Amino acid sequence: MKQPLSSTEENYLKAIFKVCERSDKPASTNDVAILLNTKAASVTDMLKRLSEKSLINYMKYKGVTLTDTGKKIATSLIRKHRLWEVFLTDKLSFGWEEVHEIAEQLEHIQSEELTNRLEEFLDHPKFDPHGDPIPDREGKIEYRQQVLLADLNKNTNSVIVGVNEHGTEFLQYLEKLNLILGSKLVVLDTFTYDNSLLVRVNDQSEQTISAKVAKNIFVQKI
Amino acid sequence: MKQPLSSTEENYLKAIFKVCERSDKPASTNDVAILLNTKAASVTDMLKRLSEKSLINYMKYKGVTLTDTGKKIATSLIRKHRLWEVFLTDKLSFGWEEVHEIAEQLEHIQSEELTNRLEEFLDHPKFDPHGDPIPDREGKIEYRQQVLLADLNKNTNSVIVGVNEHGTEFLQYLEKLNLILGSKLVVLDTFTYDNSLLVRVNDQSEQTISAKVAKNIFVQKI
DNA sequence: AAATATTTTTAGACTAACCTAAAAACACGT
DNA sequence: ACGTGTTTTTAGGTTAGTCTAAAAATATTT
Repeated sequence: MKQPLSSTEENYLKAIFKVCERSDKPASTNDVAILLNTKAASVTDMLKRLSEKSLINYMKYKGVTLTDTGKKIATSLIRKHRLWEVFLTDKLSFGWEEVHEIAEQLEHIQSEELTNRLEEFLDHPKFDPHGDPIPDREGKIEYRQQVLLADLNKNTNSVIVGVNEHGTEFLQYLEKLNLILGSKLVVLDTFTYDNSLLVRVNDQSEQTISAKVAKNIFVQKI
Repeated sequence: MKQPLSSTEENYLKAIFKVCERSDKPASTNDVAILLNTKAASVTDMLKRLSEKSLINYMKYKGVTLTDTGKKIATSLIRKHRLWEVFLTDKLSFGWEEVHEIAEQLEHIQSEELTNRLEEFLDHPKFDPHGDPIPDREGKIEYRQQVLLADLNKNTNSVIVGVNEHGTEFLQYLEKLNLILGSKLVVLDTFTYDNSLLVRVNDQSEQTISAKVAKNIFVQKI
């Protein structure tokens, strides 16, 4: 009865989890469709099947949330994804902009034992290469306290701890700007004209950062 | 035009490769069906599709062989499979009887770059944990010269270099018998009654080995 | 509260991968 | 070379996952 899920089913669970992650509100059919780059009709179809398997709570027109079982599976996928990302960067020296796509495939490998041994091999990392927390074996996620760079007050010392977007282009761009995890940042000035920021990076260079970029960088005050 | 193959298609190519590997004769529909644990009708179905994609040479009732493209893909799969097996045993300390199943999934991960970096990380291994040779980037396989233990002459010194079966039960059993890769073997006597052998292992213990087991162990004379 | 716009679901169709049962092709012993 | 038995293919059906177009439900605007 407990036959493993297809990659597709797993991706739906992950998508629903992501939509619900912070908001607590149920995910709408459209939210899921957009995230999975598919059509609403296909989503409705799948929601029926997942509901049948008691992985989601679904009521027509009312949106969808994960059941405990569904949540367990979703966090396990995220756990695997992030652990593999650490493996790819730390052991195989991939760049942080290259790992997402490969981890997207690796997360579907079925073997609890493999995941746990991988975690051990990597020395129980707490965060992935983008600064996202890695769920533990029970699926618990320790969310770090963090703010968007765009919301940081002037003259507050901070460090980059994460990003809000995982696209290759964005991450490559960040690297070129010397904005990587651990970089020290202080906002020196803000320009209301286009909401760009003047920042000092690592106590050295000063540079301006566009509003769009600032909205995709997480920092922690120090 | 060059969209990636499905796992299923890949598995068919691998199966055809395995059937043809030594014999040179084309693989029959049934051979493939048995190896993939499926029905002949399903195989015929798939053969048509793979032929359409120029991955196999197929003529009704005449059997099937791989085209150069098909061969390239098949060996790449085997390469990935065996490299992952090395990773699992050497880095994550899995037993040789546990790795096949997991590698069966990992071999479908698409990324040339990943495969090559993995190979590097593992220090360019030449053989997998069962003693099978790992194809190089071009798909070339260096077959080692080896004979079945069952065919070894009496009083010839030899070492175990491979196995002819990868099932969990068999490999666990071998380990219990202290018959692992590198074990030194001499056949002291053969019993025509049931074709079992009396062997000395590692210059120490003497034990008998059934014909069935002897047919699944590869040794090299020394 | 009615009219309009948006979202969601249904209906119906497609493809890949499988199956069973029946027909066709082949292989072989006499 | 002829009938018999095996192998292979065809025919037709199933399921998962997708789609488009149309219908139904919900949301918004006036």
